Amino acid sequence: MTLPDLATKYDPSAIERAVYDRWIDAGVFAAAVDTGREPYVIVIPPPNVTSVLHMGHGLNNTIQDVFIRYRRMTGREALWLPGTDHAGIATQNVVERALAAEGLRRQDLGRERFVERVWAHVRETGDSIIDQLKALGSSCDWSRTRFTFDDAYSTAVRRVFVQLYEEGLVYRGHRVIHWCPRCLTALSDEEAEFRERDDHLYYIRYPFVGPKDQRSAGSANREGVVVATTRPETMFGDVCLVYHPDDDRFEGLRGTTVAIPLSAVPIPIEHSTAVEREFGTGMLKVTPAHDANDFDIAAALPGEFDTPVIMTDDARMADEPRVPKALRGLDRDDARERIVAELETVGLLVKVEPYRHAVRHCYRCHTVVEPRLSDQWFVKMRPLAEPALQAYRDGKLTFVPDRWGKVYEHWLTEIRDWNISRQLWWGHRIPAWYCEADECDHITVAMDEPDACGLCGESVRQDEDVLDTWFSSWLWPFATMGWPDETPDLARFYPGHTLVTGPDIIFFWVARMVMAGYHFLGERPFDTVYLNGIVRDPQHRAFSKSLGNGIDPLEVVDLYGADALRFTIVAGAGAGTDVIMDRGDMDATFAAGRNFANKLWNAGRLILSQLGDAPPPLDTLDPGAFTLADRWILSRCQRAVQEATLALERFRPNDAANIAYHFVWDELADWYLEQVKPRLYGSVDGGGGARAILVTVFETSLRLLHPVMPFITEELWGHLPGERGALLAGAEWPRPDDDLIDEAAEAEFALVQVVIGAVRAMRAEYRVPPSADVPAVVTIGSDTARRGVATEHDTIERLAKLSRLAVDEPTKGIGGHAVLSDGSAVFVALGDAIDVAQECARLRSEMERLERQVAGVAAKLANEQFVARAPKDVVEREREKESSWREQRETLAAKLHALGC
RNA sequence: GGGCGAAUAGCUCAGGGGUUCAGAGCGCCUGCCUUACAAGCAGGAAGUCGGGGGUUCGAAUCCCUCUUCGCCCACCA
Repeated sequence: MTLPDLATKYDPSAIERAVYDRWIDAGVFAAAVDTGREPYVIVIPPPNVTSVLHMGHGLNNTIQDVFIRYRRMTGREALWLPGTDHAGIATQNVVERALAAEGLRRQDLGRERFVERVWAHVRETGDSIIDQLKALGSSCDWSRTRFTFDDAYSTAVRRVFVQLYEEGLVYRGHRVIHWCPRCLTALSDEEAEFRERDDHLYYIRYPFVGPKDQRSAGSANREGVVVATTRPETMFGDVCLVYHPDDDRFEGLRGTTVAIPLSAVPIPIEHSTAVEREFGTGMLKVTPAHDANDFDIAAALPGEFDTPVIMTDDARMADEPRVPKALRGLDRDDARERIVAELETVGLLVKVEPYRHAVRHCYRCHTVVEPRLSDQWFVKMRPLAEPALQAYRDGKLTFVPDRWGKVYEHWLTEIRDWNISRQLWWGHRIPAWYCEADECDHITVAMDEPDACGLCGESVRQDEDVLDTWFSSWLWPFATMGWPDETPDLARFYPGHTLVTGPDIIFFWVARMVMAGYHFLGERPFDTVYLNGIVRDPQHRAFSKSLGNGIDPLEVVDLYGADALRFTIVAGAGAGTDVIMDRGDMDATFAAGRNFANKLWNAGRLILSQLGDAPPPLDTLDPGAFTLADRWILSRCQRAVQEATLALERFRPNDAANIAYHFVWDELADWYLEQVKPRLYGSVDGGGGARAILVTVFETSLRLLHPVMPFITEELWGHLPGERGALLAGAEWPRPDDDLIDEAAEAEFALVQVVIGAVRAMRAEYRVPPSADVPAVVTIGSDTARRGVATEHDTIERLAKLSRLAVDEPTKGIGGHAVLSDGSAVFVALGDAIDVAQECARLRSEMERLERQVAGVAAKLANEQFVARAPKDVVEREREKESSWREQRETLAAKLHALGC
């Protein structure tokens, strides 16, 4: 039998595409609605439709694929539902940048043409992310690919908006929201990220106006009161100053009037318990239109309050009477600079302190967010949050690792209403229509455009805004299955099972999907949330375009193969732990995966070359004819099956990968294959049994590795002899069975491994040429010894027998020893290849040293005072030393004896 | 301000309510192109498990504390 026609080096690029096509042609990824199998469902976190695959996708999707392939093999009707997200703000930004390169703004095109343009872009790029997922080996059911902007999906979005509106859970609110002056849209709390920033705290004097007798109180300066602020440019929007009612420093100042510096607008001083007395001067300026807290403070004041907006939507000083003429039109940063300079000039700037604080930034463009008073649509979250919270507390929803559950719980407990309207053009247009009649403020919310105002019959115009992208994403687990229609898919595949995603979108997406699932279908969308980590560079920085530290997963696929990438990712990533990859040393980063693929490939070549036509099935052979090594490898294989299965059930794909790796490499390749070679090559009997066992064990290995390394395992599977029929991707996962464990064989073989290890160590130590067969004496425990040949291949069985043989006369030779797990020692003496006299001398001097040590410690322990007074652990340690050294002395003595010194 | 996570061999990481636990991969050293694989084989060196304290017969592992990194949440402007 010759080696099959397989390259000596595994070349992934030669097979991956063909293998993937075989899966697609066979339809193994397609989930059926009409089988009796229990479903297992994962919905993909839909990547942005315009995105290019990055390593985060690689990590996330590989793990999903491992889970879905495993379940598919265990006989579940596995559905991995793929798709993409229209990603409102992100996609709009991409297209706007492209326009900018042409010197255009979206306003130049107008809404309709702009949206057309985005659609064109989406059509152009939409498939590329899908193709890239395929290159990773993702076993999605592509026939069910969805897009969050599909017509059917849009219907679901509108339906949800309308229903929530009718339930009073969607409402229109007038309040201070986060506004991105670059994207020109409102953002939700989650989209406005805190970032540390070095700023200044400006102490500004607001001079008194009015009768002089009001101008004294506490520590307030007669010239006015001093306020500390980080945002002097907002002061023209101030409506009052407030201090804490219990703050005696300002006693009596309430009701006094001060002037806003530079504009001389008079504002009153009021009380508010919201003031933190220790901060700044204890006096706070209240700018209700440009600070959410100030809005609340003002709202709590008696009477009506003004809410002057003094900035434009792109954060310039507004053309408003309150704003000094010279400042109007200035950008907020320039305005700040000018204002501070002016204040200095007029003597109202008391001092400036450096100040580091967290400022909200747009999560898309990282511009500092401007708090801004405006009208927006909100979702009332509290009622939605309750079932989602309860599900976690009742254990119906589990997080892996569990700590993220606490994060989820905390957010839901503190949840605030969700601003869902965005001032964008790309997205689901809000299905709300306003009456155009002046005196009518009726709002019609409906699935379809109404002909006229539902109240007065006048014509209507639709809300200009679109919905937050996440307002469509949160419906993903069921809108993708046809909801609100009662489709077969929905009936069969909802609720789903596992969600695999990053912890960064627990709030954005995970929690909201749970809320939507319970609210609209009365069921959780999944039972387990597996959080993968983040891919980082060796400095532990997240991969980013600007740092240029990222690794393109497709480049890795090209260089090392998808399986090598997948193995590296899976083996290197426990749940919630980050994966470190080094752009600067790709070889080192992916070596383990690449090397292992090659090892598996070559083990496959050897095995396949020996199988011939299908060997007889294992159960037709006489187990009595199995050798120790046979029984051992069968048992170890079953051990690997059990452990890998358990690991996958516990959502520990990294453990499963490593278990299979070590079984294949350390046990199957390093020991069993070496051991059976003489049988295979005919120098020893038993080749038939060996082949039957090889095929069984190898086939099982391929199954175990398939979820992690689908391409190479599928390819090798295809070369197995006999009619194995279907693809490995659709084959059965090995069944764990305790009865297949042979503990006696494992123990005995472990002994053999130790003995052989000792022989090899000595051969290396004494430079015995690999080609030389050297007579050896093996001594186990106090038993001894028999002549054997301490070389490879046929040694195992022989040594196994030796280990049970009776004493024979010691032979001259050189040796070493090893300690077995049961504590007994093994001596191995090699034959005449070495200078015995020299070795004897070395051993004797070692013996002398040991004698001295034993005598020393024995004397110490004979000292009663030491034993009585010294700390117990010290005494114990001395005792341990003594017995250890005595043991070593025994060992050495036996060795000397064996050598005949 | 609150919370979470991490610190183990040169690098990246497993382990973790007590025996078998000081491990893996990569790197390094020595010897081998042995007819599956040099992306390999055999052998080997290397860590007082971040510091300190505590509980215990016994702690990398449990408790306290400190230090250093990272992350999340948060209405002291």
